[in-house]
Amino acid sequence: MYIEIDFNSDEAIYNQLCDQIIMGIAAARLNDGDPLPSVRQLADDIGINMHTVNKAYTVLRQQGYVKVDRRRGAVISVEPDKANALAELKESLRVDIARAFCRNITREDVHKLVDQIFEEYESRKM
Amino acid sequence: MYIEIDFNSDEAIYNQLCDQIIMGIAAARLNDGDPLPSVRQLADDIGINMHTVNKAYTVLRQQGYVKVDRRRGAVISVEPDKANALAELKESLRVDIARAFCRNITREDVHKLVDQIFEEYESRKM
DNA sequence: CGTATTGTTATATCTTATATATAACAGTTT
DNA sequence: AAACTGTTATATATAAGATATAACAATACG
Repeated sequence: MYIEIDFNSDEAIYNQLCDQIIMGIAAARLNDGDPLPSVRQLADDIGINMHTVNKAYTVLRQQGYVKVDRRRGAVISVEPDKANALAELKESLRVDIARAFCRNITREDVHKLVDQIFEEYESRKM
Repeated sequence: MYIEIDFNSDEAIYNQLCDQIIMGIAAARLNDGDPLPSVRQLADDIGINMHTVNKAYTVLRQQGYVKVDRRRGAVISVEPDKANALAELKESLRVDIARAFCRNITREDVHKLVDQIFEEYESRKM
């Protein structure tokens, strides 16, 4: 688990953790069935509190990225919920693209960025 | 000024305000040189505190969407900072697309969304 | 069986962020 | 002169985030 936390960020630690794990799944560094470190171990590795990791795992479970097996601990398990995910993505893109649009970033610029990021995830070189 | 605030959202009110004003600029409902309502007036209209509006205006100024003229108050004034905006957009897209990618949303799906949103802003029908 | 580890829950505490409330100030505008 | 502008200062209340300690039931392992 390569996790990088920016302690000076305005993003909550547990949120950064969620993001990194989700990007890890997208980049196929984490695959369905893979176990996550125990909350205590990951907390120790990063140097944060156990409950902060636990909160991240809880959110990931609620959002359908992780299931908890009593025997194996937290395990990657992505629930495909494409319709809902599309709606959420659109809401997020509305704001991001508004900011970009104000700065004269073009539709083609955004398409290029999207392609770049998809290639990063598809080539699994994160 | 048509501002909609969701008081049950986990997004801070001042942040929702910033987002809505930025989307208003993108949709050309607000144009360079247009004055924003006074902090007291907008606060009254929405039913929130003056300082919450003031914080939003301060953030918008720091991010280069607004300038303050002693004579005219807060005025829309977008600083084009394309390079920086591109970098920020990419960081934001990385997380959004990771979530989408996990849910089997394709590159083409994202391109369609991007086009839809650009058309919304370009047609100025927000 | 006994020990260690798992996720989970429960308190408690501390810091920071958010929002509100009053008040005041200097500079415009009318 | 009166009304308005953004801004600043101070104070307060609530919520969010992070940490600390402790305990519990279930599982894994020797």
